[in-house]
Amino acid sequence: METIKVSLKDGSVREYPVGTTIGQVAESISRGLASKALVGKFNEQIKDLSHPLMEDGQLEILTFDQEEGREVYRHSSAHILAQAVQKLFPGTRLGIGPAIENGFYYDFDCLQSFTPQDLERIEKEMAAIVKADYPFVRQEVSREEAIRIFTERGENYKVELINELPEDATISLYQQGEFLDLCAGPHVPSTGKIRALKLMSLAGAYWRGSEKNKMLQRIYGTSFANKADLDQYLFQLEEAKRRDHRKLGAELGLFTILEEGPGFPFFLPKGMILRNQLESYWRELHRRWGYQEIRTPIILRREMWEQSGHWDHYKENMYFTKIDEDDFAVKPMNCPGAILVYRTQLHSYREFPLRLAEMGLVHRHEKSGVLHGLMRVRAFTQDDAHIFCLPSQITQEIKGVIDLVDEVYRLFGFSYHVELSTRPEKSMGSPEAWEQATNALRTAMEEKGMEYKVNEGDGAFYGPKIDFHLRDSIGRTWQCGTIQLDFQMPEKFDLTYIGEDGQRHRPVMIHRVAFGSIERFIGILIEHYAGAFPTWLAPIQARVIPITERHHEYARTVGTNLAAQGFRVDIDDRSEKVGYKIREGQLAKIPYLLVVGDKEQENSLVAVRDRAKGDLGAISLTTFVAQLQAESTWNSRA
RNA sequence: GCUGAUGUGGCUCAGGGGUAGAGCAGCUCACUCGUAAUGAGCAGGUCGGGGGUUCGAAUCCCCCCAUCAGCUCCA
Repeated sequence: METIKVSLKDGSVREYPVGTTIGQVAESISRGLASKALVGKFNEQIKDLSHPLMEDGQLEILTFDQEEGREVYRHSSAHILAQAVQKLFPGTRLGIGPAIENGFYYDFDCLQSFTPQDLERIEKEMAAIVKADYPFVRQEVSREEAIRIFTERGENYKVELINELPEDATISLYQQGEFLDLCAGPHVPSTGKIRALKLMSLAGAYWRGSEKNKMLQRIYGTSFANKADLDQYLFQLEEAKRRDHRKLGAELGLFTILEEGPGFPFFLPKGMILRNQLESYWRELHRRWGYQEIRTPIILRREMWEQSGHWDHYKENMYFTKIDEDDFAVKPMNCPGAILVYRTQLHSYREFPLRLAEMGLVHRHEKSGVLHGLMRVRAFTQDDAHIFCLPSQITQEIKGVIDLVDEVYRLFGFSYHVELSTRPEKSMGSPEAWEQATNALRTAMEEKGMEYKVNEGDGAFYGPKIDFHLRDSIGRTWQCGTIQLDFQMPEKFDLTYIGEDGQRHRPVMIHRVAFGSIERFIGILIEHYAGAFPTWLAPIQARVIPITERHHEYARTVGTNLAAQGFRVDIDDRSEKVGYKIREGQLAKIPYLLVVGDKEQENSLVAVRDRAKGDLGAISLTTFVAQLQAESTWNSRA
């Protein structure tokens, strides 16, 4: 009998008869592996366990522990979902049903709209399908055959997909029980492999993601290798909900968004303290990195927006107003203002790089459905800066901005990744200029040895950009910092500087933000810290809690003393029990609660309760002050 | 903007054609207390807005508005 050599992940090589399936190989390795096996990766291609091996090669058996295994597992879960839906709602047509980061979804075109109760019914039906343990059977068919099958079944979306498959594509179908789907595969061997399933939510989704197409109903679900992992995942979702900045923002009195101003947040006193602390840090940072601060108007003449190109490229996102008989626009970006500042003087190359920073309040018209707490608003403050420099200084300046942004994210303990966005369809300027600008950004990143992802066509209309996406403590990513290189605006506004040769030349302009939007950044910080801000940011740093009325005077002495040294402190002198005040202080996430009673009063002590560590016992007020002092500045990274 | 859901005191929620309810928070009083909720009393709502049906609408119908979950888009 002919044999083939299969090398396994551990480096061993085994011989098998030609035609041995991946599943049989798994079987021969170990019982345990065979039962966990979902699919195999043979010579870099992921295949069903039933796939027969016909040649020598490298094989890895994939289980739920590998990302690729998980994907297959959840993709199979999506098929089970589709089977259940078609059984309960005959005539429902299928869209697509892929695995996604934490689960899967399937899009359906169904006359009636699904309700949450339907989800429960579907879930039950899915359990029955799992119990029936239908095998996933693969078959390959010709294009004509595939079209005939799906046309017969009225699956117009599938027919559309088939028609768009490349000429040489293998068209495969997968069947489990009575359910048949167009699918490249692979799949787990049978429906019984899926151990823990849950349908999560219901949403509308356009066919193929385009607003122009029909909206289908999307059912999201997730599946795990066992019930415990599923429960753990559901717990994590609860945790994310607990950290929701909209909820915490209200509870902690940081900000509010009212019906009277959709997308226009109100900052409350405690939120303003946080915000002002961030701004102080920002000012110190920018002073240190050689920036000068400016502030430009919120409303400027229409003509200027025409000149900047915003009128042509950004009008649908802008707000307009009239002053007397003239048209004005509310700024959606700060760059034109910075340019006007630049033009108020004649500039020499000796001043370069000229770094003008601005906490600029911009307004953008966002579609109603996209608003989301502080994360997506219609008015926000960009921690903007515009750097005017010589072409020869570009790389150096961009590297400087990269370092500055890195410093900011490190302070808060964020990890991040960067993406490079290139020329969009709707853009200004010549392809050569774009090429040059894009290369400048590439060079800076490469010289810094940074890894980056490229987003073709995702740049701003005036130039390519580097985006910083930071990862918060629960794993969500947010776009915050961006660096954009711009050869267009200096051209449009005819910006010049006097060079070494005494002639006028065109400067290069770099736009950049580090926080991105202060509002969004605050939202991210709230979720990142779950509202328990480090001492330097905390709206109230310490609260004095007198035990009875006879300790009020000493409590006031302590409070006044701390306040006089610049700390944010208050006193809870209500006639409540200590336990009650402690509870409220903990819920307000105040870093330190200072309980004062007879003992403390007699010896100038405070009994410190740390937000996280609990009761630390009594220490002298001076010792406490030293500790608080150390944590009250951003340098401490507390 | 699109699809679906939701909207009842500051907050969390019950009620579902016949005089608006609870808990927490608030206020007052008593208690003066040692590390996550002391007790009693009081006050607080044109039930998101506007139309309609009805003898009567928080409740049924229509139109708006806002919020939530997605889609699309973005800092």
